[in-house]
Amino acid sequence: MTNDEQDYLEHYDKQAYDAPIVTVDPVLFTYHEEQLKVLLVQRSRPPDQQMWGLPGGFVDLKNDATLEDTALRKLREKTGVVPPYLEQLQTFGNAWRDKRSWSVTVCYTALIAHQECAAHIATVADVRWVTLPELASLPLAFDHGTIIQQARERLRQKALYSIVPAYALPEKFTLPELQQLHEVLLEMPLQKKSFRRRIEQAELLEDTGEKRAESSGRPATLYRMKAESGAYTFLRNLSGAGDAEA
Amino acid sequence: MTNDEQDYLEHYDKQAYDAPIVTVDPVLFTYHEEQLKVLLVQRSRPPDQQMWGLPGGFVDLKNDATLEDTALRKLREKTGVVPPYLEQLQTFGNAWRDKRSWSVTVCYTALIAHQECAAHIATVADVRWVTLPELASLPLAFDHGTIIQQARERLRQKALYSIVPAYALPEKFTLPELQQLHEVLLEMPLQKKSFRRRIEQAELLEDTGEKRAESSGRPATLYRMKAESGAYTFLRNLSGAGDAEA
DNA sequence: TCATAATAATGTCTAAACGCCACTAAATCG
DNA sequence: CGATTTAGTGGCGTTTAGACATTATTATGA
Repeated sequence: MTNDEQDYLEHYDKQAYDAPIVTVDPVLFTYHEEQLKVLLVQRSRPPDQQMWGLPGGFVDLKNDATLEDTALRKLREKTGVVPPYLEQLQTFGNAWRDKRSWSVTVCYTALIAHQECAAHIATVADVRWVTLPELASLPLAFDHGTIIQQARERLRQKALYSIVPAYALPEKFTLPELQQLHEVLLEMPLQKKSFRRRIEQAELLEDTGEKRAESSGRPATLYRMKAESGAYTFLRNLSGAGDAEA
Repeated sequence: MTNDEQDYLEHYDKQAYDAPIVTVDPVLFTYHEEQLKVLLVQRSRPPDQQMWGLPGGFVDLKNDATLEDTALRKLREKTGVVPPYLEQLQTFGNAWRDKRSWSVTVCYTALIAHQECAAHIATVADVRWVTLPELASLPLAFDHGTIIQQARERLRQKALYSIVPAYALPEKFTLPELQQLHEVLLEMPLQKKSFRRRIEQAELLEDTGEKRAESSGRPATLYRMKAESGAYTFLRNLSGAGDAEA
């Protein structure tokens, strides 16, 4: 097809334009038992039947208004709830990643507290939390291994300069808990004082006034995210992103 | 449609799955006459005929192996050359951004030296460099105004901690030139010493041994990017689906 | 020819940020 | 009640970044 023909089809004849298939694949992380875990689904149908993949799927043109809607819908289907953090990761698209066709997948990183969806996940056999070392020994569908690695790396970067990983914890959490999570993400120990200084300067957490008692030792202060930095701030921003004519 | 039906179609009946249209839109920046400029194309066909838009287009399933191929092909069509820097920006997709259909566009940020494509662009009437203030008074197609703003903001962030903007300069450039570009991007003056310290520590530039004489004053040393940080390092990464730069 | 202007590049002082370790605080356990 | 355990703070030395003065190298022109 020449460029001129292509141009023509682009604008006048959508049916004749052979489009790639489009999916949305969220990478949902949580933190549980001192480990980072990712949500995988065992595929019930080809391609890559029986293999494990991300809890994604096709955009539903009727019911999804945005790509984020697709991501949240798919996550709700698999976990029963909607995560407090969702951010676009990267889009992967090429001729070979899906046997069926040229394929594009818009990927998201999502975070949730383990307890939030533990009950729902326990009821289904084909959805499970997988630790990252386990990934190597699981058969992974498509290029989902690469996608998970990218998401993992991006989350690691965020652990360096933000407190985004806190969305993988329950609503109320302690600073030692958060620091431990960051240490798992960064794969190195952090200085308690430096970590707390950084959190304090960010001014994104508020003291709940409550304390959490461990089995022994001084109880730790419970914090929560401040409202401005809280859940779905990002969606309010994104909903304005579609305004066409200025 | 129920989820099971949708699942079925996802895997067995691609024809029946009503897919969004998929485009790739590169935002190509350059630096010329002390201003940041973006490449726009006047649309010759509906929708948004006559309005100005990004130099993007549909994925060509036959000839493009990857999304980057589509981006580079479109840029080559409009500028005659291929830019030394290309990085995925973000994907925009929703039901209303294109009148024709639910639409997904995978956007890229690209940088090039002005001189590289000045000759080619001078030969065509429907392609031009636009300064950012001019954007407000131009009729922009789709949500391309929003996309350009996002790209501009991302480039601003990169000016803070990287020397990626240098790809908007000629192969050989001086540090005062690069600093001036960063000052335009950040919209604030920078300390000469601090700027140079940062560049030096990054160890991404090499001295060409040459000097550039201005009309008067001490001539400045000409630098170029080192090979490792040079053109198309990112493409080698991307073929394995990688992230550019740390 | 030689001071002057202009631009590039470096030296250096200061303040803020960060790593590090020791110390204090508040709880449980025996 | 003293030992242990975990949370949180004090304080010091090093590193990093900003601010600005100083030196370096060229063209210009009386």
